Amino acid sequence: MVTTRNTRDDVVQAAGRLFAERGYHGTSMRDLGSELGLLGSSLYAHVSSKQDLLVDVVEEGARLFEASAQNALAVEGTPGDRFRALISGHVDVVIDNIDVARTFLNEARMLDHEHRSRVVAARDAYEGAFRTVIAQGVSEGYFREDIDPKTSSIFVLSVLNALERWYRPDGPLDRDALVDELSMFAASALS
Amino acid sequence: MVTTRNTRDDVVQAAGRLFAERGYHGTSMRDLGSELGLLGSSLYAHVSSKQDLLVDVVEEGARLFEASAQNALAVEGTPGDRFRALISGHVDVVIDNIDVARTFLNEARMLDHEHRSRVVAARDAYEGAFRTVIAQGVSEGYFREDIDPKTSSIFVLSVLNALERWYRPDGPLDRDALVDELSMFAASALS
DNA sequence: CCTACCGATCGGTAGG
DNA sequence: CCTACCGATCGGTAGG
Repeated sequence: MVTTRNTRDDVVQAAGRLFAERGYHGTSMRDLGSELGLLGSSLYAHVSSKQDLLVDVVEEGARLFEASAQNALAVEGTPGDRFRALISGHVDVVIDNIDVARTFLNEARMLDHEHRSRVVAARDAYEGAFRTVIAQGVSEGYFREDIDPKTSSIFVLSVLNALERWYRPDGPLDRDALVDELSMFAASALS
Repeated sequence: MVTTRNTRDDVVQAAGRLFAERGYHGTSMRDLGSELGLLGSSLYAHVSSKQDLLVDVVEEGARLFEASAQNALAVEGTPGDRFRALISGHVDVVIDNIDVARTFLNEARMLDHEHRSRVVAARDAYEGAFRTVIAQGVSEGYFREDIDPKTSSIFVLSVLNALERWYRPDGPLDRDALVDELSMFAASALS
């Protein structure tokens, strides 16, 4: 077995793992180094600061969620179809990139003001996709008339974001079952 | 205006505030001291370690949620009444003790193994109250027959726990509106 | 990626 | 609650 040199991507990925598990401030550069089999100081051959790593992980999360939303918004068919696509895409992002998703959701507030603002904007845009689809669903009669898209999008996203907290790859619900259960729950809540 | 000496409770309360805002590892004893107008080292007249403060805040959170659940379970009437009492109690705990709730929900994992186990047990018991009431609702016909109390309790708690992330005292929804919206959403999801 | 560091900050203590 | 510290650890750098 050959031990290969680490790439910048390896470092970012390991950072995501530790940031997700212990938090940004709970992870030292030495922790991260030993996770990769090297010294903390050696990491600076790949990145110029610890904050840089957080930025990289969080912005990857932002990109993944944004891509999922764009994809769902482009789905032709009923608002119900797009709503399910939003949920399905969200589940995929979380279970396929659990560390990135957890860091995005829990550690973005540790970013400096500038970067945090951009993440907040990305988050607002993502929530906007849900609001849009829910509003379409209301006006086309798929959802109840008294549904407020703004409040409802927060509630639906609450259920989806919490996945990060309890999802286990070896749990009783696989991807499809998860999407089914979540779609049923959320759609019922709005119908 | 007289400046009074701080009590242990003042220290624990300020710790909750900073732990909620910056995280446990993002808060230093010197940060906490200056929040109270004293030196970091002076805090050791009130507490014996930083971990102790986290234990105090998190266990207060556990007590508050447990008391709320006990209260809701004792409500006579329909399962729907008890379900609403669970939601109403949860909202009260969160908005009246936002820092404690946030620390309980986000920083408990920073506890040492022993204390964390106790918190996990408290959390399981709290979720159990939701499971029980939902199961009652299913068997008495208040909720759909195909509802799984285990999965549903996680979903409902996801929505409630997320309150910590977006609730603002000066937001458009006051306590009663919040309870109404959340009860409607959750009850619809299960009906 | 390592060696050999740096100044700053950390949680915490002794003694008053 | 302060003064005066302690050893450990932090993020990061220079030079190879």
